[in-house]
Amino acid sequence: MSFENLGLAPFLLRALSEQGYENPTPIQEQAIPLALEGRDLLAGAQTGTGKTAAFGLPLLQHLGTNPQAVNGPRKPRALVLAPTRELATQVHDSLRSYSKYLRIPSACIYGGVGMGNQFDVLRRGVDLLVACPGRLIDHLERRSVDLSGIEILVLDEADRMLDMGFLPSIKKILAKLPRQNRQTLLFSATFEESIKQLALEFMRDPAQIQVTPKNTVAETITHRVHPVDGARKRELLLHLLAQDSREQTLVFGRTKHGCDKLAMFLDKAGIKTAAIHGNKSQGQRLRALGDFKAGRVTVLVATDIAARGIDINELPKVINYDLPMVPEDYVHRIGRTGRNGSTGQAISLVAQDEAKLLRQIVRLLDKDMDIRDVPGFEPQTPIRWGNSAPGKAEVPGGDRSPRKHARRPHGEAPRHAHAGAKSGGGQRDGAGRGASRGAGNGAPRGGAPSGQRRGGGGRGPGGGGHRAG
DNA sequence: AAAAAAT
Repeated sequence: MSFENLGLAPFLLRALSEQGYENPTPIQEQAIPLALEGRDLLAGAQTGTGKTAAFGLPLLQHLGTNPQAVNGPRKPRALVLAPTRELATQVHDSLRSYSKYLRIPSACIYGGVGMGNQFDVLRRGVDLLVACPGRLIDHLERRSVDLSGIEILVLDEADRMLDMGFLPSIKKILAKLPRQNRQTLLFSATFEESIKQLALEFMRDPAQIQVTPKNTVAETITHRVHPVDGARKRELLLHLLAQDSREQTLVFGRTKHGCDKLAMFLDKAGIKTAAIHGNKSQGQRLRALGDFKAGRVTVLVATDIAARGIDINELPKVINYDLPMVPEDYVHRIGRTGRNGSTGQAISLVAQDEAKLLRQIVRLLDKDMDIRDVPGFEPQTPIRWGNSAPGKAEVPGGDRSPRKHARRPHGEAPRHAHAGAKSGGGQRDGAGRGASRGAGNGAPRGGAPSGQRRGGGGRGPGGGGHRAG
């Protein structure tokens, strides 16, 4: 299959081949013909599989081949919304490069920068607008932009755009768009069912495309978990980074302040580090990402601002210093590595208070995780992976007994956790209660040398029926 | 309960 077969126009094919794109990815193969027909799309595909081109190429072809419907001042005809400024910039850049042989005036609209330029560009008129919601609404209220001529709407990272934080803004923008004759394209790597239902309300008979089983991640990414005491995470991170000090690593933290502190610590320890989060100025954000992409710093410490969409060439490793608050964000974070078929490594430092999060992640991924202590950094009290604190009622007999195990031996063989309980599979409650309840909670929490406990013992988080209630 | 997105 080649791009020619998908019905793309010569002016796009030429730009693609010049940029080295030869064969469409599965999501592109499926989405492009449907989008060219004018269908609405609800499209899910793994991170790093070319979603931008999947919506961008049909969008540009539409703009390039259909004459503008209205006379008078030029109004934007296509609108792409993205959840962060960096992603909006990246998408805009990509679309510019695909449309090299077209004359499509465009603008990228987001906050944190002056409005003057944006006023000018909008007044001169654009066909294509890539934007973050906040600043776009600002322009709407100032009447410096008119969205009544939008023919195509794209929500990139659609599930994020429709979550509680963004939804009010999206609704405001939707209210300014024409309802008739509008094509709506939604793309994301993760789609929760409730989000899907919400999306259906402002789409018309969308084709639903799911290229790979939903919420899965690239097979080329390996997942490793290091149990550790929260208080020793910094040291452990430093230890891990020092092992291969030239390797580009994206480190995710939970809070802006935490990321700042961590970046300072690493920098003082001699690791070239930058931090990026929403409290930094747009200039600082730009520089941090630029320095990291260019290799001027080896470590970028980021909040979830960098979790989605950001494309960093050949990034070999992502470390979750803190686990994300929602399991879907794990998928997006580690999707910064292993892009386009390359290999990647995802490492998560997990303290006791994150055990539950890890279990949710394993369940979502339905994937093996290599859980192993780092010699010298074993948690003082082995992690209890069970689904409740000791003494909670819903785990009869499971977790409430006091930990009587000694610490794990150093350098033991890795255990493997697997989400056996994902969807009606074998290890749900009833069946799992007996044997695997004990195993699921028992083994990873650690006491036993796990070499001997492979079978049931190796299940770890998510294994063995943690579906109480 | 955190982050993002307008100022």
